[in-house]
Amino acid sequence: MPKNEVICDCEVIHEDIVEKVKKNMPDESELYDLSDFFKVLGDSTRAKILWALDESEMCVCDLAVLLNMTKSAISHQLRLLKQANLVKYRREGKVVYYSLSDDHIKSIFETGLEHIREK
Amino acid sequence: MPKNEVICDCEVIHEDIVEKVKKNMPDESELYDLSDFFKVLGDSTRAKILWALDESEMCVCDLAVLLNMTKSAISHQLRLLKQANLVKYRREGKVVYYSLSDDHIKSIFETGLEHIREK
DNA sequence: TTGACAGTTGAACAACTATTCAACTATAAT
DNA sequence: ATTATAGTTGAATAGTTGTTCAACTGTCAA
Repeated sequence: MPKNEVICDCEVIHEDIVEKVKKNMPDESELYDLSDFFKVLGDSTRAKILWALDESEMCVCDLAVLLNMTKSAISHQLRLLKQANLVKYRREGKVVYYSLSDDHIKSIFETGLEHIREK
Repeated sequence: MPKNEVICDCEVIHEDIVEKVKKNMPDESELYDLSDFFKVLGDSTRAKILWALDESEMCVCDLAVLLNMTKSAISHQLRLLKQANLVKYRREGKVVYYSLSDDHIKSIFETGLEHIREK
């Protein structure tokens, strides 16, 4: 097994620990997906939308009025939330109603709030 | 109570829902902090660092070798994690050891993984 | 005190992202 | 058909962010 080229200017200090940690780490791709998921939650507009939809199904205009933003801005963010499978929608005439498609979100929010309230 | 200037080009569709949701929403500032917290988790380098530190205390060189990145890049990310109160450190001679300062992280990661594994 | 290595820091750059704007589609009502 | 409103979309812009690079500090050993 040839050593990969190492780009860091380090002597390895604790090879045993590095090896042990490396073994127990999740797949590269899974960690990538995970951080992508948190990236979606990491914007206050999207966080507000998700919080609102957890309370009630809402249409784009409702959300725009609630957050005092344009329909366009809301719609762009809803598209990202849709891509991340966090919201679903149904059409009723001219109106499109959005709602949460996942019930993990609230519990993730709660745990997050615990953290930021702690300190 | 004068109506605030509304920047969206909407008729309100469901005023009752908007009002109800508005009442139950957390403070603007709290939601901002919350999304800032998720923003920190929303980068794969930081997610890897946190995951590694959950396994074991590690020094900067260890992390650099593990993730095949420069000490500088790691150090920059550790600074952000420090600012977010997610990691703490202790110095021992020339070596700085980092470890998790919060035990919510693992459970947030687990819940996040549930979500991305679901679909 | 000099050299070596661990780690930090600030500036710079490239890549990314949230919002705006204008133009568009879809549906309903007259 | 025409008009009006809900919503979507692509391009553009301004702001943000991750990594690199080079210079720096801190600690130890000779």
